[in-house]
Amino acid sequence: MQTSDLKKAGLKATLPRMKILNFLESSRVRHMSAEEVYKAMLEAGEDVGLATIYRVLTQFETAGLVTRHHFEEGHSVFELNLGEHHDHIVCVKCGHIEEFFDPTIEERQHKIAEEKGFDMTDHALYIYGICAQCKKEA
Amino acid sequence: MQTSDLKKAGLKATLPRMKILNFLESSRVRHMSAEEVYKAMLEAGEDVGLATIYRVLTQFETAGLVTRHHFEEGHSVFELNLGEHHDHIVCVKCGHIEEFFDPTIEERQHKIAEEKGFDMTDHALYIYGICAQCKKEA
DNA sequence: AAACGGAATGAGAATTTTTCGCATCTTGAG
DNA sequence: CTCAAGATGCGAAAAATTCTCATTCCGTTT
Ligand SMILES: [Mn+2]
Ligand SMILES: [Mn+2]
Ligand SMILES: [Zn+2]
Ligand SMILES: [Zn+2]
Repeated sequence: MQTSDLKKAGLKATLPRMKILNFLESSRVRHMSAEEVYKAMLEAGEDVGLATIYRVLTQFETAGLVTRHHFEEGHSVFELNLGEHHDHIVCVKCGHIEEFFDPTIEERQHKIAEEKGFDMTDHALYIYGICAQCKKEA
Repeated sequence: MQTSDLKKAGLKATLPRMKILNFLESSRVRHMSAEEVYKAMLEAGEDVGLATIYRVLTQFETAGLVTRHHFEEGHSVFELNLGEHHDHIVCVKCGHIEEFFDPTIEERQHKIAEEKGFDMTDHALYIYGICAQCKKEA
């Protein structure tokens, strides 16, 4: 969390933006809605307006600092971009999320976009199911 | 569009449900939001309340008659289930959607769910990009 | 270090999407 | 045909997100 990270992303290094970036970097929870970020920051004593959370997360997304996900819950979920792209498998019972990367799938996706004449800009793969834990408890 | 289709799905064959199912079956547009279904039906002289559209589409989804998609627009998009499962490639410029099915990807998904200890219930793959048409117009 | 201009923030209002509550109307069983 | 359970419509309410605009902050220039 350096002001330079924001500068590099073409964003002014403002206090709210620093706080949000810091929070995301230090949070053990990797996938959070804007509302969740807002509340968690409040509890941590970092008071940033909800509208600003929304604005900044969207700016971070545009700058490539975070990824926005559209799971089945009907609201956006954000994740700080560390390292490389990955996809998600989500438990529909408890919300537990695991990440994975499959080169074969990635390659097929590029091939399909090409075949269809698209310039691929992005892609998202979500697998839904019941996690091992929830299966046991059933 | 038979009352039997609804009965089979465990739903009473009510007039609004019949109208909505008919509309979906006869619509040239395959992927529509609740609002779009509502407006299109109004124009077609079939007046069904918006709340009912939402309720019925959700019931149809539960019954397996339609699929609900979560594209990047922030609202649900519905599609009548004809034949078999498929995934989508969406143009981020014009909204054009093409469908595809890739056995290799499907198989890898099952494998991944298995490896992670999940009982897979569903999955969604969205590829985003610029379609051939929009590339030309750029 | 003070000043300035443009950009960012906060708070609440406003939008957008979806759900709820309840009085009224239908459907399907008997 | 009658009746109860269930469905619909409408407007109110929720939930998620964006917008407005007065105030504040950041970065650059004196
Ligand atoms: Mn992730
Ligand atoms: Mn489709
Ligand atoms: Zn679980
Ligand atoms: Zn296009």
